[in-house]
Amino acid sequence: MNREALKGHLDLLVLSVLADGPLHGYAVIEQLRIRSLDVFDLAEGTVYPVLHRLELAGHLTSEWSEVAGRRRRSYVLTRSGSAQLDQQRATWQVFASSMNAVLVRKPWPNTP
Amino acid sequence: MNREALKGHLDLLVLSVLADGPLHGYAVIEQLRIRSLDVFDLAEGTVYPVLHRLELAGHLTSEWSEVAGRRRRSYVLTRSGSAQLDQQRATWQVFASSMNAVLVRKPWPNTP
DNA sequence: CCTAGACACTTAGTGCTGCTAGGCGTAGTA
DNA sequence: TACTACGCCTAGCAGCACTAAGTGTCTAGG
Repeated sequence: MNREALKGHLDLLVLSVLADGPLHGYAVIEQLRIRSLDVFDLAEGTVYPVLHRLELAGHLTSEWSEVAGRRRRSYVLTRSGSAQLDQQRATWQVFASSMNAVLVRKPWPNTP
Repeated sequence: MNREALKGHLDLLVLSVLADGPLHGYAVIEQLRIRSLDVFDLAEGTVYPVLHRLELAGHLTSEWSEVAGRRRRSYVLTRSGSAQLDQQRATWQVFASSMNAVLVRKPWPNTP
């Protein structure tokens, strides 16, 4: 996997897993790994700053809790975050289909 | 379109249009715009450095010519470039399908 | 008891890459 | 004459994912 491939798509991934219910950071990482079948195996230092950024932008809300002696910070999608998700989903689809359109192998022009 | 979305995928796009025949830089830009239905409307300063980098890596060969008083530099895919294209195609498919796998909306667990 | 590893969070700094912005030059057209 | 399309080039910028290092809890194994 290209080391730059995720650039510009990470927010979408994080918003997407949070759309199915609140999760704490570590669980977000886990979900991304599971759902992508180990393709997206992200470092904590990659994901946590994203969560902070999304919260700062108002797309997430966080809440501290303690489970089995370990403190957790759980994130919930806001209305704004949900809208952002919809928009980024659409953007992704445009991007992906454009990529595929370019990738289609065109035959050489038939010059008789 | 996200301004970072292309990161890590641009080489693939350029290699892909060149796989269908030699093109000069300006024509590469044009092809990308046409095939993507105006989604990829790249600046010259974006594409030319990519061509130079790919040539330096041995994936392309270039040749100068003059057409209607204007000098052109046409690029041809090398065998190495063709292999690179195949590999990057595969990488893209893994990436795209992983993205889509994460984007699938999972229903909330049914807790009665 | 002590160590290793999973769990859980944080953040300063780095590196890569696409993009901006500016430059050069020709040909056609209004 | 000036503007646009064609055609090329590159130094520097910006923004993002990632590295690396830190803190701390809990459990399992030797």
